[in-house]
Amino acid sequence: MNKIRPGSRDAIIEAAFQTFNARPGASLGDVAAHAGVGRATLHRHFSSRSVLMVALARTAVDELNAAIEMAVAGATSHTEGLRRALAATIPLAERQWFLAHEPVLEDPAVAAAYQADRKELHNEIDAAKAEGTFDDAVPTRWIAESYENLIYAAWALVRDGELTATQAADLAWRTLTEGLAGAK
Amino acid sequence: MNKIRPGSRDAIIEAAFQTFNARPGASLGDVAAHAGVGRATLHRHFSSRSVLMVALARTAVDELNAAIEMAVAGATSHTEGLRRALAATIPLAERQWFLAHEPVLEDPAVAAAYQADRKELHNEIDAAKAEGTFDDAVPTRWIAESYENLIYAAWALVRDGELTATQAADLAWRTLTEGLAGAK
DNA sequence: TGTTCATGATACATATATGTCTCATTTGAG
DNA sequence: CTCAAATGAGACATATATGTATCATGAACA
Repeated sequence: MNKIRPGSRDAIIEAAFQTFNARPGASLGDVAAHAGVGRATLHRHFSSRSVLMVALARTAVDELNAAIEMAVAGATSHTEGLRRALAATIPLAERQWFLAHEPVLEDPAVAAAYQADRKELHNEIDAAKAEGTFDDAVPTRWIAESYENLIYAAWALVRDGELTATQAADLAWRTLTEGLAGAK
Repeated sequence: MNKIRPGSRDAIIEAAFQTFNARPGASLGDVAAHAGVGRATLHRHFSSRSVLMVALARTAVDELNAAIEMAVAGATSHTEGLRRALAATIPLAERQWFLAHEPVLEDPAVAAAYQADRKELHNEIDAAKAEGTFDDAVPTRWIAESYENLIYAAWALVRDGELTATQAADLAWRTLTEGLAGAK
């Protein structure tokens, strides 16, 4: 065996996330250049553009699942689990955004994993409802959609350096559960 | 003068919004076909792809401004104005999404109009803070980002037929101001 | 009815992205 | 040091999108 640059594949995936998030229509040449790799090498790792896209999607799903699993590990309630999962997702929001808005979801395996995650979120929200965290009268789907979109909001402020990840997570959770009303 | 199809331009813009929202990398041929128009005719109205993109952006900005202006007309407070603007924006969210995520914002005029709208939103939020609607301690930028992202959430549920526009607007406003906490 | 003009279809040249291939170079293993 | 393997550079054919130009058609208008 002789692998000269075992990190090439990871470097390409990393560069692809950054490049495609900045410009979804970017060429593979742009990605390769950003990864500091020849275009031919990119094709050696990912035979076609769509193969690369699916790899990105799988990476995003796997990273999210791993991050959430680790974050939720010691949670004492479904509510606390949701809160920790929200905080853990914020740094990964850019890749989740990529996953949600790229037509990669036509890939069966990716679509299945994505739907499974959404289903799991709905289950946790229902469990949190039972714990009294959310109003039973509010549709679970709305809570889930708010949850996800507030994560994007949080990520935007963290990205722009206006808030720390912790501050953003706290604000997002407060918004979701208590809202932003004034004291008066 | 002799204009056989005065609606061509509007039809193209409409088709472009739909086509690009479904697939941002779609070709002008796709757009023309979706508009029921020849590709040559599309180029007669919009000389290049970027010209079309800027036209879409301007359309989105103008539509949003018009809708908000009309909705806010009789508002008795900044808070009520924000609430009405939120409801009025939900049906236009798809186009706002297009505007926010397409690199069209490099166009100076579009970027200026976009920034002006954001600035105006911040001003209204500050005014609503003064009315006691929002906690002064919460960054205005966070409220604005939550406001916009909850609009996307509302639009998603309306699009999927799970809520009416009114229901979605009410839920988004409640989430923003009071949160989704249960009664217990 | 005849004229005008937007239209659709089509051809065309150009540019760019893609995927394959070759080859000299470099890197790491033995 | 020697050798095998991966790499970068580049050539190459192909596909697709783009923008322009041409032309016959048909609808509106006088």
